[in-house]
Amino acid sequence: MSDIKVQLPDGMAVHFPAGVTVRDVIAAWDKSKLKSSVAAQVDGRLVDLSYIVDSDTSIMPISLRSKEGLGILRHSISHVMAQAVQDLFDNVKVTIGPSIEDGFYYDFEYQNTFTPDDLEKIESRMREIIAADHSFSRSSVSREEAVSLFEKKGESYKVELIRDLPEDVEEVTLYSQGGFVDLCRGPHIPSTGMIKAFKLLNVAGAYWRGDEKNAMLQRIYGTGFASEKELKEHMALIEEAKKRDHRRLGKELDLFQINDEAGPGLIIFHPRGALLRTIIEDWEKKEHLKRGYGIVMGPQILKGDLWKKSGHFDQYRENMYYTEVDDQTYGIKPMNCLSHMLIYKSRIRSYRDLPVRYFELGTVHRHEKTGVLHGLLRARQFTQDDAHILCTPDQLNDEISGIIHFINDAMNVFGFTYEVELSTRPAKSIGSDEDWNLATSALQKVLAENQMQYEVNEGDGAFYGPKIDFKLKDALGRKWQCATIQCDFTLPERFDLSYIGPDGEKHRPVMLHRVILGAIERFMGVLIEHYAGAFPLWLSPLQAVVLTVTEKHIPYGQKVLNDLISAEVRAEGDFRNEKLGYKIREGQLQKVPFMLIIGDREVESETVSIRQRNGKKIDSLQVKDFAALVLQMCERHE
RNA sequence: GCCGAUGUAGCUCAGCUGGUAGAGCAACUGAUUCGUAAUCAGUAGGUCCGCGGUUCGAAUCCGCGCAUCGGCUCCA
Repeated sequence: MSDIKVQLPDGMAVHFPAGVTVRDVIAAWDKSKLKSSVAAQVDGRLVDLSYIVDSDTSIMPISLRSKEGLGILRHSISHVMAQAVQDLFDNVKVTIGPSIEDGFYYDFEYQNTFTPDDLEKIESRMREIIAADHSFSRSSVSREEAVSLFEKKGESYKVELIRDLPEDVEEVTLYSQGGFVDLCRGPHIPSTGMIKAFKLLNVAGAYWRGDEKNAMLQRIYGTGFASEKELKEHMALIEEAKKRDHRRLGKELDLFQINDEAGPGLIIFHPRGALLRTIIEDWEKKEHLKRGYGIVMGPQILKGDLWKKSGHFDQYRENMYYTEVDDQTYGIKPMNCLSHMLIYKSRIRSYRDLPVRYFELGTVHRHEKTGVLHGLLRARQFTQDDAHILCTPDQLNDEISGIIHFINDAMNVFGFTYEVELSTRPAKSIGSDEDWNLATSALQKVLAENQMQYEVNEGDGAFYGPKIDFKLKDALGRKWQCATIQCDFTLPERFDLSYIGPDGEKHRPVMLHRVILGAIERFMGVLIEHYAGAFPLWLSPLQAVVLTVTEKHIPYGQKVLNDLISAEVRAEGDFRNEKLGYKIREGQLQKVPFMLIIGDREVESETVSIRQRNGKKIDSLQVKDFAALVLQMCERHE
């Protein structure tokens, strides 16, 4: 038998007889690695440990704790779950069961519904399968064989999957464990016994192949980890996320309500929530003015014909609200661009005038489907920090670059990191291929120039142009879409926008739509969850609360409060007849940055004793010094 | 919009197979005058999401609707 040369991760090249398994190679290299390996990368391709190597190659073991390894583990758990489900229930058809970011799911077709009780039963059956330590074995069969196998089993979804494979695919791979066979590319962990920690989480509906025209399947979500400890940590994270839920904190901190009597998806801001919003909006206005934007304001309703002209009527009709005024149909704006177009058109523009940047805190209404509404994160009325930039094609790069820097600055100020995605032309869209290509490459070019890492989402653009999306990451690592930059070559054309070039001729400007925070409501929701309601001082709608020790300190407390308020510190007083500890507890639960305690000592020395939200004490200060400190910290966005 | 679950006091929740509603916290009143995360006592508070139906009798069973939650699809 001939020898082959295997390149190992540490740079060593070792000879093995051809036909050796990946497992044997890893074992020979480092026994301890084998225990923690779920699969391996052979020439850059993920394969099982049982994979047979018969020519020169490089092998890298995939650890259970790596991202890929965890994905393979979870995918294998989903197979075990599918087996358990089929063992326990009749007339269940399997479909697909991939690993996802935090776990895995498997979609089933099943007449009845899975209950929480069922999940427990499935879990215990899974534990039996794991205890039996069945090995995952891979086999390769022809398409026809696979089709007839799954037809015999009545697994029509699997048959459909195989039939839809590209024509040149002649063989498919199957994985089986303990008598359960699934169509699967693999790889998988060596055997079910390797599963040490998993949990089924919930049941949800999901369309077959993600298309709402298809059958509704039942999806069971679960998660799995290398150890119980990591699973517990993950469950604790889920608990923490629940505590931070902005809907819950919104109520607890008295920020806003969403009321059935008013209507779903409509947010009613209470004084503290409205104050938080005002702080954000004031910051926005200042920042935009600093960057050469003009603040504009458009009407809430515009005539139907204008929405036809813009293309919204064709593309966005089912998301819009309408109203009748003097026998004319008006559209309630779902976007802010129309007025901005009219502002541009209000006079002749020279190339010397460009770029123009119109900024509007534009309140829009969109008829979102009932099932998608979600607190502040998905509402039917929301306010965008929206801007439209009209410029010459030459200026496009600089403008996009400027926006990227703006977004970066904003994310820093609010304490977020972010990821970038580029979305290309969707199926339902307007405009010529040429324009789309031009716009898409412009976005790509600027991203490259700014050395930004990004992912591409094919077909995920807006109907009028490609876009760059910024997904910000909160304290729990969850991602939220907020900022977006969208190219639009269409609207300038539909509105016949022009500018006079150096040549004295009319030219068409190009347009950028962009938002920085996105929707203020959504951004607030993300902020609330990110900070768990404990906003940094500069954002906190309530910065200080004055607490009196006893009744006799109220007059001085009142004076302190008045002084703070006139010094523009956002303060309230708690002069109730309660013990100090009780008031402090409440201030703490309300996450107020500073508590100012007023007792005999403070009245005597004309100071306030300061308790910080983080429990640390700082020295007593005179009111004016405390106020100066607060204003200083706000200035620095602390 | 689709699948599933849920809807009881301001909030969090209990209420077994149908017999007419309860706790803790909050609120209010009184007492207490207190120094860095909960003082004590008392009082009040409910179209049991809405509308129909079954029943001698419905928070409980059935139907329809509304809303919320978890997802899917869609999206800032």
